[in-house]
Amino acid sequence: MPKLGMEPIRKAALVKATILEIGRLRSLDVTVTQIAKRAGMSSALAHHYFGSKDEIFLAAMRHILTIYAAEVRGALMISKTARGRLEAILRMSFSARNFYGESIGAWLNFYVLAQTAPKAARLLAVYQRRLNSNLVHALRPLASDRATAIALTLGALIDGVYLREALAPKAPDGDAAVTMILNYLDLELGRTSAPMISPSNSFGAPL
Amino acid sequence: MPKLGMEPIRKAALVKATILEIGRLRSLDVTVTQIAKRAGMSSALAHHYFGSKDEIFLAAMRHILTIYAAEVRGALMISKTARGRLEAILRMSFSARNFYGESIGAWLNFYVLAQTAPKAARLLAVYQRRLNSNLVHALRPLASDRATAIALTLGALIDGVYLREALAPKAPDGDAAVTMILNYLDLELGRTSAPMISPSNSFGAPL
Amino acid sequence: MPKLGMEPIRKAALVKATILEIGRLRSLDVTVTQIAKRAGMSSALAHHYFGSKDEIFLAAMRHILTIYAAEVRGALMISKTARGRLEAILRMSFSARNFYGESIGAWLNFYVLAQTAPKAARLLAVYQRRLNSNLVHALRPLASDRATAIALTLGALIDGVYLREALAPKAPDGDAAVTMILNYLDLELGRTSAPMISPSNSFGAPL
Amino acid sequence: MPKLGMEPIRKAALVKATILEIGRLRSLDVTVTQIAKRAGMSSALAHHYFGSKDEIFLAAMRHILTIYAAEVRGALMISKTARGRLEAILRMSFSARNFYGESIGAWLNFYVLAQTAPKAARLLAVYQRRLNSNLVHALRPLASDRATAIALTLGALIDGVYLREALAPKAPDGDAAVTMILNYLDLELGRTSAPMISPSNSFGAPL
DNA sequence: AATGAATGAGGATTCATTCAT
DNA sequence: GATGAATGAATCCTCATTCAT
Repeated sequence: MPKLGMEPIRKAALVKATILEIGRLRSLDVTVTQIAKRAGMSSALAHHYFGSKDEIFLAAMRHILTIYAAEVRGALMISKTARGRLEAILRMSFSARNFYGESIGAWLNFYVLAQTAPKAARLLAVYQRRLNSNLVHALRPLASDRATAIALTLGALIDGVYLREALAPKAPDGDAAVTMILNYLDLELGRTSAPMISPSNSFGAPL
Repeated sequence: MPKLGMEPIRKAALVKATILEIGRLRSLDVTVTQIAKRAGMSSALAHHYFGSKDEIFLAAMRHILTIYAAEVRGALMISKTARGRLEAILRMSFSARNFYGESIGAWLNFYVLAQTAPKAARLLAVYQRRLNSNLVHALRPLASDRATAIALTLGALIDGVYLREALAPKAPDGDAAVTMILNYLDLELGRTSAPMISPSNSFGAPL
Repeated sequence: MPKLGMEPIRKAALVKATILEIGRLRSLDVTVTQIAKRAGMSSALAHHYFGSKDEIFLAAMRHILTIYAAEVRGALMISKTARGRLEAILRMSFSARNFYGESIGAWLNFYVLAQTAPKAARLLAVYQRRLNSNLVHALRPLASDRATAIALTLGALIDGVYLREALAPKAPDGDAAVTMILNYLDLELGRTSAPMISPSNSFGAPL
Repeated sequence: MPKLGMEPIRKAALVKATILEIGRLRSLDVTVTQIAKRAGMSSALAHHYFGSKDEIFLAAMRHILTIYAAEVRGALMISKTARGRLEAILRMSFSARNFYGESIGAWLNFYVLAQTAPKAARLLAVYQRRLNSNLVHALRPLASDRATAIALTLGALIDGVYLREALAPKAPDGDAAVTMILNYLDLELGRTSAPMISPSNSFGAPL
């Protein structure tokens, strides 16, 4: 009955299950047994493939980041104008991370993980730098001298909006998020911005 | 050593120790024993005074939020102009929460706690609403029709910048944070903003 | 403020509280703190007066047994006929132990205590022997040669009925209990017994 | 050592160990660790199989009651006469419960457990009702109108005698117990009973 | 390849008991 | 006389991890 080439299948199932469980419980307090059960195998097998719980978490985080990066890259290729590229990055930031539905809940918890696990922190840093440079590149033609500063603000804004989406009891609204951030962007670029529709039931308070 | 009136002293020590330990470990995985030891007592005594670990966490969170709210309130009283009030809120958001040094590390973890613990979520919601109304009130005279929308963006920006401060390996720089957000504010209010100095070693990537 | 002669008052309050709490919880898992609180004092004071939890339990048990014995003795003095004395013993067995209301619940638990604590066992044995001799004495004039055997059965019957009363969810019914046992007694003594009224909702199953 | 199909073996070992330990200590204050150690495994494994201490207790109680019921049922099948059936029930009540030797000590403690734990109480009630109906059925042909009343007294007598056996320091004497109860039964049924031999060292005192 | 079996280490919580005031 | 303060020792329970099959 032993099948060949099960390793990638099992690993993928575990990664997916990890994201789902963390998202569902909205906490890193997920047991290996829970993850394995959801992935349809024993916890012993999970250890067999990953060696430790930390490695499972790391793989799950890596997976989320990889997909995110891939989607941003894809969107950038299509967009031809500078502003189109910026919009693409924004849009991906609020859609790509939902590929599993619950992954929005997993994201914040990976941030927490990055606080403690150096490997996770390094992983995060790589992607953060890469995406920052994406923003700067896209901004350069539009606001050469202020590109860095605007990129910084844009990044913070994305994080902040995303954080609120992750914590709000209501269903996430990606479009509203993008509209809000584009409003800021256009302000910086000197365009007249379309009046923003403020979503109801949103907290406007600081973190 | 037993004296009278130790309860408030012990409780305060435990709250302080909780914030310090969460900040130090950058994780909610802090044991009662660790907290109690840092507070200079046995874990049994910690339970005696708080009843459960959850209550200890809650008390610590309540403490941070109370101090934060108090400082904002204080700053608002002094400021006479609308813009001064906005600036005060921003400034407090990046200074008050550091009163213990490590409290910046505890903050994000309390956010995680709020995802799971209803009591913590309620606590957070109260403060978020209160501060959002502060922002809206201050904005009303300056941009009556867009006050709500701007408050929303400001709130997200504060959260985002704070999140990055909490996660960055470098020492937090409150002034730079405030400057960045004021730049956005002045843009919205139609003023010319002073060119912002971009802090080094900052990630500009989305969450 | 220190009052004189508090010792007997405090001790009595603790004994009473112990019986009430054991009866209320229907278990020996009563904490000294619970007992002390119900007795209106600190647990430290309870220890001061009794030295240990075991001693508190013992004192409570001693108290119940003392009252029981006293009531039986009193009833025996009044009754002039042999059968009257037997009936008195029975009646006391189902009324005296209720002096506190909840004491019926404490009784079974003291039996359990007697299984473990030698002092408690000795206490119990003394009273059991004394009361057995009461039964035998009362029976001697009525059934000289079978007095011992009948006393044995009577004792077991009393215990059994009492046990069921203690465990039944319904309110204890002392009269029915006495009637049932008198029925047996009269059978042994050759009298015609009055038809017994069978209480509803009673289990007739063995222990 | 790990083999397949250990679960029933481990569970049985734990149930047996529970009865032995409760019997040995004559108290419900048995730790899971003690039980597990006597069953030859870690306390973690005990929890793995039963989930909680309560479930372990319940399983042990269920086991005793199941065996008891089975033995009574078996004995009833063999007996052809009504009186034979009654005698069988009595005899089983004083032998079946000794299958493990110490189980007699566990029995009383399960009664205490039933005072507090609803599940245990329900368990007990089921068996009590079932056995009461056994008694009534067997009595009907012999004393139709008084069957219920006699069953009640018989039940109480069984409980009482059993309780004394459980508490007495001497070795339990099942034959004497049965003889004593049969004496009552024959009295009720109008037979002449053989003179009973009174066991030495027995308390004839009420509970 | 896969898993049931098994456990050591640790964590929250409780409680009898002691002590200084 | 009285108590708040304080703790060590236990207890139940969980979980990542290992191992034999």
